[in-house]
Amino acid sequence: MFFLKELPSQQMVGTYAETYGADPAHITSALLMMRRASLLIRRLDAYFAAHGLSQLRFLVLIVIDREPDRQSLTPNEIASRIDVSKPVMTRTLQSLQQDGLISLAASQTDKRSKEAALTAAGRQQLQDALPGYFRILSEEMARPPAAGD
Amino acid sequence: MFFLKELPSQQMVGTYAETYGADPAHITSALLMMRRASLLIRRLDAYFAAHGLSQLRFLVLIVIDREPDRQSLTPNEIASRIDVSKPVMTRTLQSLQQDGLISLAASQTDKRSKEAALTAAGRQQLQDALPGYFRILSEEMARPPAAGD
DNA sequence: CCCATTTAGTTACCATGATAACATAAATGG
DNA sequence: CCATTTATGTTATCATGGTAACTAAATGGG
Repeated sequence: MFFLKELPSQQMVGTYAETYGADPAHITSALLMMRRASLLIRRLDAYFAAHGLSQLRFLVLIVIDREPDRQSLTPNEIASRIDVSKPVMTRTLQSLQQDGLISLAASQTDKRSKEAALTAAGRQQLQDALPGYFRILSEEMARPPAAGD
Repeated sequence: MFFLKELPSQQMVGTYAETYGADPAHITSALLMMRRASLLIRRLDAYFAAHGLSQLRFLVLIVIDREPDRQSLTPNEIASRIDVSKPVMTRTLQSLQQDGLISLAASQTDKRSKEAALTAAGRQQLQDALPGYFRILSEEMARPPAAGD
């Protein structure tokens, strides 16, 4: 997350950039992008929390759901589609299972592995969360690049 | 942070968006922005870690340093310039003090409050970190919007 | 002036990201 | 074919974000 409420002034960026041979316009747009993305992610986090989810829990559900021709994925396959560490994936899948949103079954073919599938409740939760998710993304990008907020 | 390695296909976004009455172009650009910002923030975090800092520790140093006409700020003033909760500010200032990058003195005028000022080491650390910080921002924005990376 | 409210900072606890080190199973190759 | 290497998932621990509830000091209306 990027937190600075007021971005450095053009003047300050210009001074620094000149000193260090960087492009002030690039720096300003990078800072703007980070601030805008941070605010959007924060808004999404609040939205997901209100739905008993989180960014990562939501993405796990999506990734299982959108897999063509298969009803389940292994933790490793899910982790390879989402850029997250293995222990975080373990923990997240366990919590999704506890909440009844996915099932975790031992793999038939590889005794080390598991198969994660959406439950009816998980599929429902995903359907419930999707409209608001897309609405928030769409709304945020429709707004002007944002000054102070 | 936003983690999906492969963004939803244009087709999938289009289907969802149509269903929910959102603008597919906005959704795609929001997802791209979040992914790009997340990668940039991750790169910055690694850079700061290598300098014994973090995003937040760095921002605290900057905010104190760039304050005109004053050598110190109260924790509350710093928190008001950086969008972070009070307990996190408390913890961060204590760790910066332990590492000798700032000094924390009791306020003369308000016995509840403190005054945080940069030490020579803190000012030096900031100067050391700034060039690479601006270089990373500049480089990242010079690259094309990124496909898979 | 004094009690109620507000404000500053802290403590305790939780959420969610990371790495390192491990057990177990699968794969490989001499 | 068995020994070594590789792969999967887990545990333990840390980092760094949050909220709720607390203490102590400042403020302010009756």
